[in-house]
Amino acid sequence: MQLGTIDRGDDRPPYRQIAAQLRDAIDRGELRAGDRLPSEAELTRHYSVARMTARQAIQELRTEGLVVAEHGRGVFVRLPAPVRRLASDRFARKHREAGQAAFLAEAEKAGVRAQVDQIEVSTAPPAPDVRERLRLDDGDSVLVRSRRYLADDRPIEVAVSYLPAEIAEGTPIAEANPGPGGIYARLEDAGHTLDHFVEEVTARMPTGDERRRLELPDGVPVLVVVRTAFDTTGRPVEVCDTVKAAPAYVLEYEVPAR
Amino acid sequence: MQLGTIDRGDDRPPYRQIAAQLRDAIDRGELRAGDRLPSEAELTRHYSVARMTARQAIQELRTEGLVVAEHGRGVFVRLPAPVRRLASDRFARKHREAGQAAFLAEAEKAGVRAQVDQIEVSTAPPAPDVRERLRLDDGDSVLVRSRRYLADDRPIEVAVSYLPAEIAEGTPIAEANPGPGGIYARLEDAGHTLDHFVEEVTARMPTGDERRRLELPDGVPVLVVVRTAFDTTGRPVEVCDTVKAAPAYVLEYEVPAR
DNA sequence: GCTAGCAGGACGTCTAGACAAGCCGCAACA
DNA sequence: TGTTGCGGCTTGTCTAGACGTCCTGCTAGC
Repeated sequence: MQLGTIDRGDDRPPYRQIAAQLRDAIDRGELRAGDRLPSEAELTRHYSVARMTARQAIQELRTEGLVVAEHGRGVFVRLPAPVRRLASDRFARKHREAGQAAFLAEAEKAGVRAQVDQIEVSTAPPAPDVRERLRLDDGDSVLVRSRRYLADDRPIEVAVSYLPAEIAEGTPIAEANPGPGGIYARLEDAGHTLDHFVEEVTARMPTGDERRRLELPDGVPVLVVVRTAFDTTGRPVEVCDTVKAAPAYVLEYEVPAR
Repeated sequence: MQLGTIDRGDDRPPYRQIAAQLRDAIDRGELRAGDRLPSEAELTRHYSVARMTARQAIQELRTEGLVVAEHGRGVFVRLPAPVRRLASDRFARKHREAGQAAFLAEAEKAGVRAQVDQIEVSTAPPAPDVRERLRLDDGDSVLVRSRRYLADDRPIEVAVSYLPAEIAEGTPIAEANPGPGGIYARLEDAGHTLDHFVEEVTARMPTGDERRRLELPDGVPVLVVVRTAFDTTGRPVEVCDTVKAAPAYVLEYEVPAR
C-alpha cells in the first residue's frame, strides 16, 4: 500500500495522521478485509517516528474495531460486523418491567447484585415456568446479559439468561445469542461474586467442547457456549477451528428449576 | 482510595494488575461516579512503574468506557449509560426493507453510496411524504445513521435521517435521536464524498447554536443538532453548558423536499 | 472589588532504546 | 519421512525521561 507523509502544519498529532492514512487506505479499499497492515517497524522507518508512536496509531484503529492485532503475526483488517437482528419491541414493551423484576429476584437469590439496563430478546423457546412468570407469547423468550472484555481481542461475554440449559443446548447458537451490538444488562458484583464468576469460567474454558456445564463456588450452575460463528477478524470459522481462532465465549446463567 | 501492590507471581502484566485494582475499586463502590482517580503521577509513585505503564492501565479503563480523562483536570469515573429505549420491532419488521430501499435511493441521489446494516427507529413525527412512502403508523418514524469518532472522548455522529429539517427542528432532541447503543447504518463514501461530508461539518461546528443548517460542497443540505443530554462523564448538562461539556454532535442529512 | 498573570498539577504526545513472547519457515537431525 | 530446533520477524510490555497544553487557584496589581 501507499503511505503518505506527516504534515507539520497539520494540527493533528503525528500518530493521528498516521492512523488517518491507514484508515483512509481501508476506506478506499486499498487494504481489504484480512489484509496485513504495514508492521510497526515499517511504519517507524517510513514516518521516522518512534515505535511507540506507530503503535499508538494502530491502537487507535484497534479501539475503533477496524483492525485486529495478532501476536507474532501482524495487524489485520477486520471484516465488518454482520447484520444483526433487531430486538422485539412488542415483547419488550409488554414484559420489560416484569422481566427486570424477575431477573433481579433471581440474581439476588444467586448472590449476584444485578442492575438491569436493558433486556435482550431472543427467539429461543423458553421453559414453561419462565413463560408463565414473564407472560410470554409463542416464540418469545428473554435474555438478559452483561459483557466484559477480559483479554485483548478476546471478548468474554457473561450472559445471564432465562433459558434453562437443556433448552439452550438444543437451540441454535445464533438464535439463543443475538450477538454483539444488542442490548445488555450490567451486573454489579456483591462482594466479589461476579469476579469469582468470571475467574472460574475463564479458568475452566473449554478447549474442544462446544458447550460445557460449570458449577461455580456459590452453587450457581452455568452453561458455557462457544460461539463459533466468527473469529477475531470476523471471518466465519469451522467448529474445529474454534479454539485456535480466539473464539468468543458466552456464559449463560441457568435459572434453577423448581 | 486504597491501592494494592503488584504481584510478580501474577501472570498478568503490571499494567493489567493496576487496571484491575482500579476497576475493582469502582466495582466495590470505593470510587463512585464522578470521583477522580489517582493521578498518573500518584500511580507511578505508588507502584514504582514508569508513567507510560500507569497510562496504559488507565487507557484500558477508558477503552472499556469505565472512566473519562479530562485534559488538565484528571480521570473521572463515568456514570453508567442511561437506560435506552428499545427500537420498535413491530415497525422494523414491517418497514425494514422499504426503509432500506428508500434510504439507498435517497443516498444515491445525494451522491453518497450507502450500505444499510440496520434501521434505527425514533418516535419523532415524520414528513407526510415519508409517512406515505414507508407506510408509517402514527408516531412512527425512521432514522438511519452512521457513527464516527473523530476526536478523543468527543464522539461525532453522522446521522442520515428521513426527518426533514423543518420537522426535526421542532422535535425534541431526545426523540429525534435515540442515542448511542442503537442500531446504525454504515456509510461507504463514493470517491471522497463522505470524507468531505465529515470534514465540512467538523470545520463548521457550531460554537453556541444548538442547531444550524449547513450546505455541503456537493449541495447536500445538512442540519447540525447539538445533543445536550449528557456530557462525557454521563452527567446531564444544561444547554448553556453544551460547548464546554464536550458535547456530541449529531448531523442529520436532510431529505430534499419535493 | 476586579482582573491579569503566574505557578503548579494534570493529562497529551513523543523519543530511543530494552527484553519477552508468539509465529513461521527452513534446515538439520533422527 | 517426520520432527526438532533455531533464527528472523512480529507484536507485547516496560523504562526514564522530555516538552507541550490545559485547567485551577492564588496573588499582585489596578
